[in-house]
Amino acid sequence: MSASGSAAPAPLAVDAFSSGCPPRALLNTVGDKWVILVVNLLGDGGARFSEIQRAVGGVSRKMLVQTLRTLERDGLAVRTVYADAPPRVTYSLTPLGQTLLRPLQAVRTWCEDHVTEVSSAQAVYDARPEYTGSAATG
Amino acid sequence: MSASGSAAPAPLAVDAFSSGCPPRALLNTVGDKWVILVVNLLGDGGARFSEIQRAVGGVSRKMLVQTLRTLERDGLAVRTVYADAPPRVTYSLTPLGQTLLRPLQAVRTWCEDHVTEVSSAQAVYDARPEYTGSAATG
DNA sequence: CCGTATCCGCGAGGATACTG
DNA sequence: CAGTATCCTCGCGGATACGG
Repeated sequence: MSASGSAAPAPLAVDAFSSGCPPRALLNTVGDKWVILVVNLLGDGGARFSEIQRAVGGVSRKMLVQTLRTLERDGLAVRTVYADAPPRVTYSLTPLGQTLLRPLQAVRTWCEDHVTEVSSAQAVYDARPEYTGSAATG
Repeated sequence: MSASGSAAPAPLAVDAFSSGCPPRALLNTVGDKWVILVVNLLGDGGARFSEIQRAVGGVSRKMLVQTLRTLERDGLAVRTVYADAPPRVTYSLTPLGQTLLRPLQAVRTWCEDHVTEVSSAQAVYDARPEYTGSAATG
């Protein structure tokens, strides 16, 4: 409730998140796991909600709705509702969303292309002795 | 776990391209907000821990350590410790990390390039009436 | 200066039930 | 089929203190 008047020190939360040049919020949205997958999927053309859910696999309805809402709100995807029974809703990329498709495809491709190398590196790292006995000379 | 061929029910492994094929964990790592920022930063050359922390801005020591550990473990960055006082540690991209630089730069560039359009779209969406009164006549 | 360990709040996100 | 609302858990991530 409104504890008015108390000299709450207001711990100077000076919006430290926007300190850097690049848009953090957008970066966070664009880098989101489901966003990358869904945008890549929609790159092949429009798809129904259930189709997307099935294609992505492992995504809950809640998360998919949230992801698609974000994409729609950001002007990256359009939502089309058909007044038909049973209800049919399709999603597709906007021109703006298609400009994002290329970068995200590159990221997805990189992951598929280098997952083996990364796994190997992880195995090597995991096999390391945990005692920090080696210091770089020099 | 190597029960091959057994009549395990295995409710049809969702054959979609996203469920099992693409590396979700790697996608999640690569898409991480701090990872994108740090990799982009290291693309300009090696940097000290404190330099990275200052350059990124708003990242806690804990998160930065965690991010750099992940990059090191995945073979994307190398950590160099100088046995000097005061301690000096530098991080730089590996050749593998440099191959990731291009895609992540593209993502970062896209964000900077389209943040205005996205903000506009958000404003438009935010101004919408919340009652869904428009159904597509399809 | 670099890194670890501990505590803890908060919100992401799954499961479920219900509406249109 | 598509979407919402509710509950509840779990771990992300900040704050702090300490070690090397």
